[in-house]
Amino acid sequence: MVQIELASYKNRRHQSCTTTITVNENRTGFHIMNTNRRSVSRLSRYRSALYRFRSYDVKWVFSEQIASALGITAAQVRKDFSHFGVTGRRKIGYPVDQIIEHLNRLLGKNDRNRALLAGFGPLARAVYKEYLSREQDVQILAAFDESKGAASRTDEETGLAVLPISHLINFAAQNNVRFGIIALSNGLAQSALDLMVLAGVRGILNLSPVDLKSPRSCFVNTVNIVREFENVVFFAGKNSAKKRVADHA
Amino acid sequence: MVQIELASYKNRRHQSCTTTITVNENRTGFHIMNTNRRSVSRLSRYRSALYRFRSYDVKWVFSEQIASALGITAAQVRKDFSHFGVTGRRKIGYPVDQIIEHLNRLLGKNDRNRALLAGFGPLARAVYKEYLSREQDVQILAAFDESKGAASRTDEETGLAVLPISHLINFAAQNNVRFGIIALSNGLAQSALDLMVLAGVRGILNLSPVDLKSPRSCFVNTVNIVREFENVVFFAGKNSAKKRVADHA
DNA sequence: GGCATTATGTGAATATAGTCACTTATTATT
DNA sequence: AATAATAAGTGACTATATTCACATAATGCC
Repeated sequence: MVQIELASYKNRRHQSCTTTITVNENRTGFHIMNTNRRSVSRLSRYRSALYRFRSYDVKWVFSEQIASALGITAAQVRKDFSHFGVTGRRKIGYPVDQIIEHLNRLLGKNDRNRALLAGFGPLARAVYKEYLSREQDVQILAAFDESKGAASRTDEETGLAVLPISHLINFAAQNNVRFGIIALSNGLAQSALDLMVLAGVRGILNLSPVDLKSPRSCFVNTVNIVREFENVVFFAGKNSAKKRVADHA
Repeated sequence: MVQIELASYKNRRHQSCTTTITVNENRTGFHIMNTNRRSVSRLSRYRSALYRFRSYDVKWVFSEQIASALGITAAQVRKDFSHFGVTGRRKIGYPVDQIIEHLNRLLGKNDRNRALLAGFGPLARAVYKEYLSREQDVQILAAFDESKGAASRTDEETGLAVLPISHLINFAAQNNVRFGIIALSNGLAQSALDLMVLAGVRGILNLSPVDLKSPRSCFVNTVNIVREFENVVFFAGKNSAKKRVADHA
C-alpha cells in the first residue's frame, strides 16, 4: 500500500490538512483504493463548468450551481472540493477564477506535458487533430507508426513528425517524455507500451481495444470505445432506474 | 486434448493451468439480480478474455485464470458471474463457449443494434471505420452531418449514407433506431441528443467533450478523451512527484 | 452592534463495491 | 465405497463513495 499526497491545506482552525490517496499495487499497475478515484475523474468536469461560468463573467458560484451544471448533488461538489483543498466563502460561494486556477494546477494544466503517440491511423489522427493539438498543456512531440514504411516523415496535414517505432525509445528518453497515447488497433499495442515504459514514460492513455499489462511504474488508463458502446446497449436495454447518466469512470 | 498455458496464477500449493475437451450441456435462463455499474463494465473484458481462451481451444476455465487475465481477483470474477447468473462447475470451472454466449446475450451481441451517428468528422469516421463497421451486432444506418452542405450523400470511403441533421428525427423514428453515437465537437451535441430523444433513441454514446443533459428515458455514456488524458496526467504526475512512502504498508 | 439569513464545511449515516473465508458439490483416487 | 482434493458459490466483512443534516462563519440589513 502506498500513500500519495494530493493536496494540503489549512482548515479553519489553521490545522494543516493533507489529502492522500491510498494505492494498492497489483499485477497490472496502480489501483486507486480510497475515495478519491472518482473525485479525480470529476475534476475536469468541474473545470469545464467553471470555464462556462467564467465566460459569462460570473465571479462567484454556489456549490448548488456547479452541481446542477454537472447533474450531481451539491454535497458531492463540496465534499470533492474539500478533498482537494478547494475552499469557498459562506453565503458567497466559490471564486471562479481561483478555483479554475487551482484545478488547473491539480490537473497539470500549467505544465507542458510532453507526450507521444503510438500509432497514427485514422483514430490517432482524429484525436490529435480534434483534441490534442488544441490543448496547450499537452505537447505531442511525435507519432510513431510503421504503416507507411519505416522512414521518418512529416505528416502533411498536421505537421506532426511521424517516426518508425524503432526510434521510440531513444526519442522518448532523449526528450524526457512522460506521457503516451496508444492508438494501435492490432497486437502492437502491448509492445508499444513496453517500449514506452523502458523509455521512462509514466502514464499512458490506451485507446486500443485490448487491456494492456503495465508495471507499477506506469499508470495506464484504457478507454475502449466499443466497450463503452456495449455498456450503453446494456443499460438502455435493461431498465435499471437508478442512474441514467453515466460518467465514464 | 490441448494444454496451453494462457495465464499463470498461484494456487496456495503452487501452479496449475489445465484444459480439457468436454461436452456442452444446455442451460437456459438467467436473471440479473443487481446491476452493479462496474460489474457491467467488466463484462466485455471477460468476454474478450474468454475469446482468447477459446482461440486456444480451451473449453473450461477457472475463475483464477479469468481473474489473472484481467488483473483482478478470482472472488471478483465469481461474484460478478453470480450477479449475472453465470454458473460453472466445481473442480471444473466455467464452460467457455456457454459463458461467451451468455455474455453476448447480456451485452446485446446477438441482436442487430440499429444505431446512427451524429457528426461525421474525423473522429466519427475513425471510430466508424476502425471499430463500429466491424461489429456485427452494431448496425450504423446513417450518419448525420451538415459540414459538407445540407445535401444527402453517400460517403465514398465507407459507403455510409450521410444525411442532413434535419432528417434525423424522421429517419430514426422510421427505422426504429434505439442507439446513437454523438461525435460533434461543437455546441450541436446537445441538440443532436434532443433530436435523438424525440425520435425514441434509448441509449447514447457521447464522444463529444461536453456533458449532455438527457431525460430519464435515455441513457447517456459520455467518454471524453481529453478528460481521460488528464486523469493519466494527474495520477502519473502525482505518482512520480511523490516518492512512495512505504511498500505494502 | 445585533440579528436574521444562508451556503459552506464536515461528521455521521447510508449506499455501493470488493475481498475474505468458509461450505459444499463434484471429481479423482485408493 | 470411502476418502481426499479442489474450485464454485456465498454470507459476512471491509473498503470506498455518496448523501444527509446540521453547526458554523460570513454577510447584509436594520
